Amino acid sequence: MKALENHLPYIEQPKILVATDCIVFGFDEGILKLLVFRRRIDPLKGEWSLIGSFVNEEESVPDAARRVLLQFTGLENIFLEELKAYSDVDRDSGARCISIAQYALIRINDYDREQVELHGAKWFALDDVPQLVLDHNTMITDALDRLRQKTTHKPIGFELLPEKFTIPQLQSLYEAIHRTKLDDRNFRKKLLSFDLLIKLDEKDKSTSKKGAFLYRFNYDKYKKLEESGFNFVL
Amino acid sequence: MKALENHLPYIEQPKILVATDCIVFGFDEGILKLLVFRRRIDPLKGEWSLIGSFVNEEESVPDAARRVLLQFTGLENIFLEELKAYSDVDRDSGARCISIAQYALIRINDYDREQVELHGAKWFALDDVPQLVLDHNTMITDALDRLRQKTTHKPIGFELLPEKFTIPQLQSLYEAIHRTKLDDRNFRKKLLSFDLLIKLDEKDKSTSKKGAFLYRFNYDKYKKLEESGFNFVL
DNA sequence: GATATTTTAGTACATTATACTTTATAATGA
DNA sequence: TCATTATAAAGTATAATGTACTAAAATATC
Repeated sequence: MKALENHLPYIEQPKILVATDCIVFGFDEGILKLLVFRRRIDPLKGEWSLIGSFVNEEESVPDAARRVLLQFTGLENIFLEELKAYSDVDRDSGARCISIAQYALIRINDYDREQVELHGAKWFALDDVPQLVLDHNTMITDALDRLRQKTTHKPIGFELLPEKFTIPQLQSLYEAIHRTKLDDRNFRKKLLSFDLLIKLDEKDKSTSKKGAFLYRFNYDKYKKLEESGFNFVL
Repeated sequence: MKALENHLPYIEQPKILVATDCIVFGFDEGILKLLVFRRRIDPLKGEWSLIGSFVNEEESVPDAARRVLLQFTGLENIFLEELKAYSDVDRDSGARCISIAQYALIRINDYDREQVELHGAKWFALDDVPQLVLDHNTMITDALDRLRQKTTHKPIGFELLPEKFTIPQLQSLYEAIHRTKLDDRNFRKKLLSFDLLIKLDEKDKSTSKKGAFLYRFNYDKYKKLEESGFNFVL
């Protein structure tokens, strides 16, 4: 650590490589999954890595992340939120480079499968994620912690499900994220008590004999409630 | 947004100025305060600004922030946590520059007053913070939101109080942060129910006739409880 | 048509939060 | 000296919420 104050003008300040890496979560058949790909540049070319990019002069960090997500999945308007900056001096053997990690939630059936394969990307179940380059496995651990924290306080889990979903589906998502078994009856009761789900007339019969009613999350109502101080806690 | 993937080697990637700005909270006489200073470099030289610095090649972002805090307050081992990155392309009129903001909590009587004045820094009550350069006022708003969120879920408020503090003091801190009036009796009851405060034999008589008992936060016990899944909620 | 499986409704009890009453302590001033 | 006053601290009663569990409804499959 330097003890002297820095009064140099902008022009004489050190410039650094800035990257962004995306921890992309998906939920498929009751399993939480992550999107990773084979790195295309040296060093560590060909190794598994989070998808990411260097940040260009003319774009913000979230813009860079959205660019990457569009490239790899063909999707726009994805839930995306900053995780944190990774800035250890020796974190990247290629050069001094900081990465501002972002996590994204996508509806796993909406993305463009061809586009994903074209870029050498692949979905891994959370438990099967291989060794990744640099500090990317740490990023995943941190992102998962954040996801757990965030899903209990904000209704963002819906971003991982289809627009129309059943209550058992939502429950299995929460169980996958938090690695717990929840009581069906209490989960349902609490969820419905918010009065934020719109019950549809359709049923989903893909997973059971009886079939479960489909619901839709009432974003408009939630926005209003949130503004007036309402707190979602699941 | 570019639609093409970027396969260029590190050496051809764009480098960017990286700064860190510190939102420094203090608590004094029942009032939440922020440390700001007169900026020393152009553009906007002489304007009020958060304390901060560019990040050097050979230091991490938190290291840069700790360097700045040491310069301005003479303090080490301060509570410091990343807020978020500010990366809008035009956020700084001087150059393309991203800032990774950090918020810090300090015990306002411990810092070196001379050092603060030497650097043209000054404490402002939250409500009296002047117009700051760039997006620094936004950073404060965001940091305050984070502080509110964080203090209800983690026992970090203590970082703003002396080692020995009274329950009414802690309450007034929470009231200042959350801008609410809390019920004395229920606040005390809930707080003590965690059994995380060590009651001392001393009393603080500076604010009342009767005098209130001093307490010390039991960090060791909290660490253990936290590891075994305990959740602090105030 | 009985059986198995899953969804859905409901209920009883324990825990926690909230609103409020009372007592304790000690400086102050008549 | 003794009531007055301000604040701290302990307690209590009720409402709200969470937790554990019983039971019924729906329907594909045997």
